[in-house]
Amino acid sequence: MTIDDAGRRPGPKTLAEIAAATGFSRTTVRFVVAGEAERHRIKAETRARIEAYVADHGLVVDHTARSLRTRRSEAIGLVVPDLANPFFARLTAELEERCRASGRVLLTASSHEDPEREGRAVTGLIERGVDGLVVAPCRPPAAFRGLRREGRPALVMVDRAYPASPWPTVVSDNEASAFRLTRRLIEIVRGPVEFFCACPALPSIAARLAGYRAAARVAGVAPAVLTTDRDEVEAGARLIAARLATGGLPRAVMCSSLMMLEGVLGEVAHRFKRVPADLVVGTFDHHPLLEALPIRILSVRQDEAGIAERAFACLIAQIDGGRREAIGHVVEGRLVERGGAA
Amino acid sequence: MTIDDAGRRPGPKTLAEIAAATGFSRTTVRFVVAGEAERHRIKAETRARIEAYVADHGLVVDHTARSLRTRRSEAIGLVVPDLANPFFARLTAELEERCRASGRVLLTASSHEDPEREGRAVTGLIERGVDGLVVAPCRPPAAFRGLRREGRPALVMVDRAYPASPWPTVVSDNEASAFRLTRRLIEIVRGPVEFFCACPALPSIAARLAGYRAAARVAGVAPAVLTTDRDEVEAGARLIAARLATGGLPRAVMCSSLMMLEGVLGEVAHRFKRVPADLVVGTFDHHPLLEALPIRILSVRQDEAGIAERAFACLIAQIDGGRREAIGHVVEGRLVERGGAA
DNA sequence: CTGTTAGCGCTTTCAA
DNA sequence: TTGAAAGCGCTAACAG
Repeated sequence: MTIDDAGRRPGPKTLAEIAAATGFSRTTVRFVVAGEAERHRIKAETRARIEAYVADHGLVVDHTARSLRTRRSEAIGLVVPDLANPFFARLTAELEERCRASGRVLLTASSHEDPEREGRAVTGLIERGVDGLVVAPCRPPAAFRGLRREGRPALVMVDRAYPASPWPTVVSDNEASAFRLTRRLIEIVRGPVEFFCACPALPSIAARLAGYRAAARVAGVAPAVLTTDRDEVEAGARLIAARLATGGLPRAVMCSSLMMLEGVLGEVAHRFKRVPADLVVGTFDHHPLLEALPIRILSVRQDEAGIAERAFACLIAQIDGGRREAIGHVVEGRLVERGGAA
Repeated sequence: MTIDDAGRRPGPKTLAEIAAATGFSRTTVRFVVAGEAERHRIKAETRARIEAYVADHGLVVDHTARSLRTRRSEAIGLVVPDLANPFFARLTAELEERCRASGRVLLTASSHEDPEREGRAVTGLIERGVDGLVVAPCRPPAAFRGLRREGRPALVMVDRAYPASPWPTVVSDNEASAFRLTRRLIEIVRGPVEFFCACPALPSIAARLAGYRAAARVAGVAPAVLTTDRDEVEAGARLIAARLATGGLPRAVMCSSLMMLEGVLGEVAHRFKRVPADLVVGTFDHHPLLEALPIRILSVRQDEAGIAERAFACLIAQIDGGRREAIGHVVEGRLVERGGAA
């Protein structure tokens, strides 16, 4: 990049500017910069002159104009409840990676579990012309009907499988892994496990709840479920505080999310000065700090990369192939067991 | 939204389609849907007819076409090292929130600390016509020269203040808060503090290092710095493992990031079966799980919302006002002290 | 009060 | 092997 005589840095050029500067037509320039010089048998010297100019001045193709013409934006939209939530942050990062690798960009938006905001986010992204949309929906599938024009953009749901959803949906094996987790916890403490559960109305959580109940039934122990509407650290703290008011510390607790777990453990540590070493906890999602805790921890680690991979594949299949992939996709979580001087 | 006789759902309409269907011109329709009916004194009946049609069929304005014409995209780009890193995830969420509130969308990209990828991310976003760009750069400011055309897009740096950067830069008060953190740690253990430091070449980390050294000097204790090139959990684990090979556990450790801390604590817990209760640790950034640990923890909590707010304000000032704000912006971190049966 | 027109920068088709 | 022209859906300026 050179600096012109006036000392100004002209900045990258548009196709038209390059055409004007080099004296060739826009078409010729475009063939060269699009790497189609061979195919159109552009004269070597012409090509060299154009390439030299581009190398010198830079080039920025206006994707906005291109999109308008081609009806393709090479952009994918993502709507999640909260970008700062570690699970969704990982999912976002994994999706962004796949977008980048395929020359696309990712547009992100948070719904904060608010149906209205989710709706506005979705329309906003559609207005921006995204080719595909990945949503972790807080509304049932019906809300997404009639939003699209002629099947565009492609639509894939993640994390939450509403019953009878017409859209391809990629989720973790919530019920099965909750079952495994609960069974193992019961096995360890040889007794009941209390489930601290946020947002039981969400499909993913409902599945975990079902897995928990099934495992309790199979093991012949009584289920004990404490629920709250907000998946927040403070809600978890309030839940265990209320529980402690009615009796001693449970032997084993299971949490529907890391958020819950943080609230529960924080409150317990606060009450008892430290987390009792014989407490056994189970949770969904993992965090490295869990391994520094002096207690036995089992966690179901969701496969964010796997979910992103599948969701992205579904999206591309719809976009490129026009075909709608299978509706249900389940990505397995992994149960990891750590610690426990037990 | 009605469903037509054929049972097809027609989907939202463009301005032209609405104009054709209602028999008015595009301009008239646009005035109505843009809420400028009053201003242009559109006849009440005309307005009612158009609004009824829109209510019935839906409307989606093509932002792509609008952008091409107005040379404004109402989009902001964000480039960070890693979207999954909790600090950047929070920053992203906070920025997205401000974008949404002002009718903009956020485009995200990760650089993975790779200069080349950062470059491609930035050009990619510029090609998409973003009005503004927020970057947590892994390259010195010179790399960003000559990328823009006529001062667009607006550019703001966050998290990393390279010396003599010509761009507005918003960072935490790394040096000052590292100084306070170190001083307090020394005060508690009445002795030296060992600093486990990742990526000392980054400006933000260099500042923390400087604050640490200054506090050690003032207190008259010897600084002890262990560095690594990657800010990863595993790197922290390796660092403390190497350190433990040469002697006993330090009385106080300080970490340049949560990632380092997780590695250090994980390894210590692994070695000693549990984290010794008399270990005192200091770190940057906070996590709720820290409060469940049986040790004394001091952490400098960065103000992601504050950083996002300042960065966004700088951006808007450049975009709307054309004026370049002041270059240096420092957002204060808060030192929080927790636990410590000590 | 409403309509017409001329582009934004690109891709696409056709022509030379 | 290169060029010219049309048009994507919108906005903005002007004309009635």
